[in-house]
Amino acid sequence: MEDNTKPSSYLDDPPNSRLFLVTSKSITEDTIRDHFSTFGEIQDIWVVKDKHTKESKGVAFVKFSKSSQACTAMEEMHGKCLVEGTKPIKVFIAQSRSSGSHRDVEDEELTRIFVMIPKTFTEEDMKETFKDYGDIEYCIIIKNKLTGESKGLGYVRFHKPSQAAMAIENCDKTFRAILAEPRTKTSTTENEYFGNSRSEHMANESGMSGYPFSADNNYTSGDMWNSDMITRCLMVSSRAAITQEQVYSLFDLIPGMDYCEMQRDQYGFSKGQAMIRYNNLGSAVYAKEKLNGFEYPPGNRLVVTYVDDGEDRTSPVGKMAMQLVAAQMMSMVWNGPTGPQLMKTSTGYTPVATSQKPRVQTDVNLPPVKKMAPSDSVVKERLFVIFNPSPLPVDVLEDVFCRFGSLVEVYLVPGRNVGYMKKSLTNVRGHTNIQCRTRDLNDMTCYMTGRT
DNA sequence: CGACGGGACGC
DNA sequence: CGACGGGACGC
Repeated sequence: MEDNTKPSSYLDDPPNSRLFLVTSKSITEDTIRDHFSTFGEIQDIWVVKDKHTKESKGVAFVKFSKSSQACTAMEEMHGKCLVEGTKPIKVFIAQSRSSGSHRDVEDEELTRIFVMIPKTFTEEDMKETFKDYGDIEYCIIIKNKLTGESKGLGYVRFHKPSQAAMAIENCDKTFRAILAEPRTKTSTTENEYFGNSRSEHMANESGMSGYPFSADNNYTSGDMWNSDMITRCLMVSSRAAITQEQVYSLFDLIPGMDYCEMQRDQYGFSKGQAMIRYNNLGSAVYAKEKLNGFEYPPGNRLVVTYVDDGEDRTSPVGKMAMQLVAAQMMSMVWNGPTGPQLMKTSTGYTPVATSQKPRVQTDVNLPPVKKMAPSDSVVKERLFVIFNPSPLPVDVLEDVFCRFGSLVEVYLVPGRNVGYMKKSLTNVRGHTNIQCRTRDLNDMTCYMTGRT
């Protein structure tokens, strides 16, 4: 219901380009113009007067064409006397007309900008980039707290509002600089990925504190890499940068994972290795078999090895028995009479008879088919999917992705190997958390993208 | 490799 | 303490 067509709507455009002055009843529009026109193009001056008596209320609004002009005028003119003998004036950035608030806008809200930066940017790079616009108090890059990698977003705090405004107006548009929202307002723009719930989950289910390995153990010493060993614990190594969420998502495709943690050096940097533990041997064997040498992301070969978990692997006979069990299980998984679908039971995983014959066989444990959402549902989330070598048929994709609920539509970008799975509900999930490889070697790499 | 359009901080 | 007019509206 905002009437942006009204000529008055320009008063908030651009944001923070209008000043609120507390002067004296005797100060006129002309006096204000005399003092403020040096700071930039004044679009409007309005001295507030009583409707009936026409007497000035001692306040005024000054609209500049740019926020930086308004900010500079505020910084220069606040506390000055416009006329000999009158009280010093107060100057604030005016609240936007739509806000309805009359609270003073504080410098705190006007000196910090929020920018999108290349993931490779350091805080020094940011300083170097934004110092052209004024004195920088600090630069902060938002990083993934688990891996330390940049999220490509950052804050720059300047000393003066005019400097932040200059940065917003004049920096390269690719930074998409805007004023940062004050931090105390706990923003809820983005769901936190499942890293949080995972931590809780693991703390509950596997008792991380009691786990024999901790981050400061040295896994690379001793005979812990004995390749004969079969355990529930796996180590995955990656040359390319890979996040904990990615590792988690990948190994969580095999049911039964109860622990997954990136190994870090003493500075908290990822070492390109992660530890995974399953709650049963079969899952670990299966995971190693399926994911060792797996390209993730494509082109990056993962190496998966067993890690000594301190459990009994006493006699060679016992080891053979375990291998036999594992082999049997894998055989069931892959050659079971009803296909690759698995169902979790208290003792492990058994093939499940499904009435419908799946058109696509995956190496992941798919949930049962669910009804699609009505096709006119509002799309709340899209899953971006990359296919290799070529897209799967739409009906197959519907069969696969409806199982995760609220699927509205499968959309394949014409002529491209990419598509979107549109969903009417949002999952609390992160990025890049599915990669499934179908039996016919069609790869699908799925990335969560932003909400619509 | 890849489309599109983005967005948020450990008190 | 100190907060929201007047004017006229464009493919």
